[in-house]
This record gives sequence, C-alpha cells and structure tokens, in this order.
Amino acid sequence: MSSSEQVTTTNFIRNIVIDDLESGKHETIVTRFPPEPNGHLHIGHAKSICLNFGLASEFGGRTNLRFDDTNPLKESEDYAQAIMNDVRWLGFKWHELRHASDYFGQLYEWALHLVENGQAYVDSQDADTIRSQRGSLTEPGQESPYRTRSIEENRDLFTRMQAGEFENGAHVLRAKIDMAAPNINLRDPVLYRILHAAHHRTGDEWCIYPMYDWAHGQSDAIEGITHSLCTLEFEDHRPLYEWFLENIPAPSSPRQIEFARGNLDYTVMSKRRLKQLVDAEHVSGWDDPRMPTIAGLRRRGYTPQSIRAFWGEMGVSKSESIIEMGVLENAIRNDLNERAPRGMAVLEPLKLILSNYPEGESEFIEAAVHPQNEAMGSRRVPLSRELWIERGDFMEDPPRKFFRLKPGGEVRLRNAFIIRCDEVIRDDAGDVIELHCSFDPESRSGLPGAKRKVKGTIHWVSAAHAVKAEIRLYDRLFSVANPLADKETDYLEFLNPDSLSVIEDAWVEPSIAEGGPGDYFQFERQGYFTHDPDSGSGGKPVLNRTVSLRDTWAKLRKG
RNA sequence: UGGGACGUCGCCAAGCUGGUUAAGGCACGGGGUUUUGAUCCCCGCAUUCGCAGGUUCGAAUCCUGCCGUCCCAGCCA
Repeated sequence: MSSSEQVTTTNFIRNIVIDDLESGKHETIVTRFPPEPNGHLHIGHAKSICLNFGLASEFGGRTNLRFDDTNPLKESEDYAQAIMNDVRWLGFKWHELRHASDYFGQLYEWALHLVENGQAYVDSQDADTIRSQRGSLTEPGQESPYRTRSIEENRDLFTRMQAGEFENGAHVLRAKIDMAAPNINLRDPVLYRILHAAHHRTGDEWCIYPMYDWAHGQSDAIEGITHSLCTLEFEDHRPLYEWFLENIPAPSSPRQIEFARGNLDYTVMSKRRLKQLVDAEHVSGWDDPRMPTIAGLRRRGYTPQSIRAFWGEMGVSKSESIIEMGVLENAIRNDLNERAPRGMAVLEPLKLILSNYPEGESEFIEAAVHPQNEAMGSRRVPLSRELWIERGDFMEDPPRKFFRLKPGGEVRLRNAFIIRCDEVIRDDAGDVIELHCSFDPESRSGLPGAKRKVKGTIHWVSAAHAVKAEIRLYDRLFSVANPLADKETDYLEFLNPDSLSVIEDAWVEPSIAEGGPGDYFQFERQGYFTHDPDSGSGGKPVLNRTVSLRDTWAKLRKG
C-alpha cells in the first residue's frame, strides 16, 4: 500500500552490474557492507547499505555483513551489536555475518607468501622515521635501509613479530612496491603493525594486526565478492587493492568501485564528530532524535521504508553532494501520510466553552482513522462542553485571509460541527484565557447541514477526556547549512540552540495516548509524531515530532 | 609546479560508445478538489549542459586548453 517503496533511478554501478551479468563475467553478484565496529551507523551508511543490499536483491545475488575489525584499539562488540540491529531495522538480511578477523590466519599466510617472494619486508624504524621517508605530494620517498633485508631475515623477524617477541612499534611489515610512486599508497605501505591489545573477537590470539589495505581486498576475495563498493576517498587505494590481489593466490577477483558519500545539510556526518556531540553532551546520546544516526532517526519516528525510499530517489554517483534536509523530510511525509493514523492534539491550549452544550454531558463521535483510507476504520473521539483548542487558531485582530477563529467568526471543529465565537474572556493582565462559543447543531458531521461551507477547520480535544502529554519538538541541529564550510570557525559554534523545545502540558486525544513506542500518528494540521521510548515511564506519554506537515499558511505569513 | 576524481535547473540526478523538442524527484510559481491552509489533481519551471576554442551535416556527449571543487604524505578505516 505504501508508495514509498518506489523505483530506484539507475546509476553507474547498477549499469556495471548489468553489463557484468549480460557479458557472463558473473553469473550472480555478491556484495558486502563492511562497517568498522567503532561507532554507530548514520544516514550516510544507510546509502551504502541500500546500495549493496538493494543491488544484490535486485539481481538475485547476496550480501554479507562484514565487520572490518582490524583495529582492536577502537572497536567493540557493543558497536557491532548496535550496527547489526540498525541493519536489520532498515529491513535488510545479510547472507552471512563475517569479520575481517575471521581471516587473520589466512592474511598471515599470504603475508608470508609475499615475504617469500621478496615482496614484503620487515622495517625496524619507528613511525616518525618512516613518515619522514615517505616523501611529499610532489617529492618521491626514500627507501628504508631495511628494504634490502634477506628473505630469510624477513621471514625470521616477521614470524617472531607474530610470536610476540617484540614491543609495540618495534617493527612493521611493509610491502615492497615503489617509494617513488606518484600514488603515495604505493610507497611501501605498512601491512602489519605490532599491537599488544586484546581484540573483541580474537582475544589475545594475535599481537600483530593487519592494516585496512591488507585486509579489505583479501577479505573480499575470500568471500567471493564481485563488486566491492566503497566511497570516493578509497579511489587512490584501488591500485594497491589490485596489486595485493595480483600478488597472492587470491581465490577470486573482486572489483572495487567508488561512489560519493551521502551528505545532508544542517548536520554533520562523520563518526568522529557525531561521537564528539555525544561525548560533550550536546545531544543526549547516539539515539538523540536530532542526530542523523539510524538510531536517532528511528527514535525521531523515521521509518525504514522512508529511508530506503529516500536513497532510492537520490541515486548514486561520483559527484560529492550535500542533499537538502527537505528531501529527507519529504520522504518521511510521503510514507507516513499514507500509513499514520490521524488524531487530534493541542500543543498550546486555549480553553473554549461551548455555551449551548449541556453541562455535565459528553458523547463519543466517530472519526476516520484516515480520511483517504476507509479500510483503516474509525475511532471514537470524546466531546463535551469544555474543549482545548490551539492558541494560534484564534486571533482577536487577524490579518487578511486568516481562516481560523476570530471574534464573531465561524469555524468548523474538525469531525464535529461549526461554531461561532461569541465572547472573549480575559484575565486581569488582559490576556485571552477563554472563548465562549455556540455551536450549530444542524452542522454536525453526517447531517445535511454539515455541508455548509466555512473557511476554516480547527482541531480540538475535550478538556475532560484529553490526556496530558509531553511533546518534544525538534529543529535542525545546526543553524547553518554547512557547519564545516567555515574553516576558521569550529563547527560546534554553529549548533542551533533551539534544536529542541519541550512542551510539558500538551493535550492529546485518548487514541493517541493509547499508543506506545514504535507507533506513529498524524496530529491533524500539525505533523507526524511518535511515542518516545521515555513514553509511559512517568505515566505521562512523551511524543516526538518526527516532522511537521507542510504549512503553506506559515510560509505565506513569513512573506 | 605529484597523483586520483568531480563540475547537467536552487538541491539531488538520468543522459555522456555523437543525431529531432536535455528524463525524473525535491524545492519553487499558478490553478482545481478538500470537514487537515495537509493530502490529491492539473499546469509552469535549463534554446542549455563550468568556461573558451576545435572536429562534425550535427556535441551535454569526441579533441585541446583553461577555471573551480574534493581526496591522498596514519604503525586509522
């Protein structure tokens, strides 16, 4: 029923896959999503996930989830669990769960193979020295004095590195390629470093750990990955990726293809900065609803369908781009518009008395759960003499084209009847505190008189029946489109101080209060809301605003 | 002053092995429907493809030059 699962625009990677399938290069495709378990996934990762899983699924292939866990200093099982949870939540099932660490043994064997062929050597200089010899962007590097060690000596040292005979940093294993290569990645890259650190999966089994370049392509080859998709910054690594596979007895020949990361405006998207926001408590955690993390979006009320649809629409290319937040918002509006049950809630209450409604009585009126979808049924909404309406729906001295309530004016109460504002009550300070209105019994929904036209329709809740709720409103995390554009100013300076505002005393109709975490609603005329996990813990429902409805009126007023 | 890549409407993005009027989405503007100023439905929205030359009967698509932007000098990924 959801139209949000729609066509994916084609892209260059998809075209490559089609060519490879048609030419017979591959009978089926195998992809992988390779996160490092050192942080939480964000909307940018979702692009890669959708691409890898989406492609495989479209062409009958399969996708592995592989943790790139080659740096025990930064990685943890907690992160791995959170990542798996996020991938599943997005709606994808991996073919197999793998880890780069599953291949440490094989990787070690292949390193020995390189050593035996004279294509790798043990360098016993320290990191600073090696760096100083790497040359610069315009100058070639210098060869290490250890570059010419004999195969026997290299084998001896490398096996002893593995056996734990040396301290951290005493030696590294390097590939012997070309210190004068214009591509710096080819200037004898480090394959192994000594790290006496426990790994979250292999424990103390290893004290040497492979570098990314030495692990990634080989892991792809082991798994029979046909198309190894990664982001643009690895373009320079491709020659190295290929050099390794050509110089070991690789079981298959994966092809690395790079695409541009997906960025959004008014936020930041690097794990490092996201972690900084969490650690410095600028947000409440990785799942703060203002965060562009999968966990944050989930808590905010985004659906997996909307995120998949979003990336499907955006496409994949090699040009770096920053997507307007509005496009993501459009995706969730589209999805929720079709599926969210409707309800009424008053965020900033103003008391309204129906003067000709009998005191002490109440009734239930039937209202559609979804006006455009009868199959979703109806709900019972309590109605009585005292109501709450939205403060902003009344103005004493309104501008032209104000279709809401004004003194002497008429408006329809959604799902009920037409009312006229007879009297405005004020407190000593002169502020409006109450409206006395009379309703037209002939205009009740369902009666012929309901066809009478009035300009505006407003939402309301019955004061005696409404449930008090906390509503959390979110705005963009940063107040500028690109917080990183200004190199002089720290991006934290651009944090939006009004990104969160909390309404403690909102009133929601009972059908909304009955929901729980994971349930979403459209508060009619306002937006889409979902119960926060905090909901219910203190008795009072807590709802997050996922996104507001489009508001042409507000836009008009702003000019 | 090295290497790699990118530049099509405000934001994304097809097209790019040359061939009539440069897809689509978002945004925006106009109109219609409407008990959500929502949704929905119409219509409009790049004589132009970073710039300048060239090749060609014909170029966003080929060639040359220039300009702009991004990435690379971790024992991070």
